[in-house]
Amino acid sequence: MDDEYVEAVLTLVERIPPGRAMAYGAIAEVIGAQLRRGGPRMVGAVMASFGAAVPWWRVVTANGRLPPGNEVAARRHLAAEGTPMSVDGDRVDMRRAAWRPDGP
DNA sequence: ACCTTGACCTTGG
DNA sequence: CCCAAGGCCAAGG
Repeated sequence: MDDEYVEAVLTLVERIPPGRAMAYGAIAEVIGAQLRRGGPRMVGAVMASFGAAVPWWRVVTANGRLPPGNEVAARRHLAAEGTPMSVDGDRVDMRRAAWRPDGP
């Protein structure tokens, strides 16, 4: 993917408010609507290489599972922000934490 | 052009 | 909870 796509993804991730989260697929829908390309996997690819520069822990899978490799740090950040978690604390409760660029 | 590989998603066993 | 299948998009060999 080119810089424009990477930029679009990172910009959107930066807009996610503390205590909220977005799934790879949800991000892909927003970006795809404006750039006409990409998909969940592309968003994952961007986060894998450039995610360190943004609040990456607010990006999770559709079912609320934390990004592979950094679950530990992610749980710490999420807890600090008071993000709605599942009972076991291993997943984000997307029913309550899901955020969209338009609605709060 | 063909095949493989991913921080994916949904459905179904 | 784990696994497989199909669908998905792009990069790299």
